[in-house]
Amino acid sequence: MESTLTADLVRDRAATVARALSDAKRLCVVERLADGERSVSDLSRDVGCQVPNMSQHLAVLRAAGIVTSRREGSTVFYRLADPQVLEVYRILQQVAR
Amino acid sequence: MESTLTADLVRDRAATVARALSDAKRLCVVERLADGERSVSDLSRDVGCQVPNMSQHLAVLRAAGIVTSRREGSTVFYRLADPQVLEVYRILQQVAR
DNA sequence: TCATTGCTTGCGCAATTACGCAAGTAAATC
DNA sequence: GATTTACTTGCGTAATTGCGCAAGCAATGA
Repeated sequence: MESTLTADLVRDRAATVARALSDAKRLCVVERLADGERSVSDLSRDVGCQVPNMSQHLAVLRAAGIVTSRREGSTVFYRLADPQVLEVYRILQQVAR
Repeated sequence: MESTLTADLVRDRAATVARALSDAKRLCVVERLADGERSVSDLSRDVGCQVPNMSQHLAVLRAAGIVTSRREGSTVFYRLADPQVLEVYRILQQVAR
């Protein structure tokens, strides 16, 4: 058996992850990071938005535990924290068609 | 190769599905519907919200193509349109932990 | 130390969202 | 036809979100 309290927590966390994936630009970031880590400015250019905007999107993804970051000199690289997010995205696309 | 136009469309649709799953109450609905179809009032009671609120949540899920409805007399039954959404939810929970 | 590069944070605003409540529609029963 | 049951839709509001822009912080180099 499972208490409704933990069930609620699991749902809330899953909802947070889904929320982080509910934006086209953030999904674009996930696609880019599938090939490996990238800097904020790279992602900003790829997605086609300003750097502060990208930084905020990355903060949302990080808060959801989808990405992690690493600083190398003055550059910050982001990468997928869990490759399983790609599996989520893949099935998401199937459901979406 | 694939045009960026269709890539954008695919992302937008996937984002819409993720958006529909980004609410704890709607995830609760998905859980309930995993066992089969249920009426709006049933879902309303299970989730613990008012009927109009549940109706709106179901409208969001339907707009995303996640559920379909069937009227039997004065009662409307909802069910999952695509069982794959359960797979999305399952992996979503793994990423979320 | 000062300037530059790369990123984050704060702020204001427009748009979207979730909710309660009231009103409207649809089907069954009287 | 009128009432009841089941659901949807409209409306107002508080909260959240995405964005641009300016300012701040960290690391490198002059």
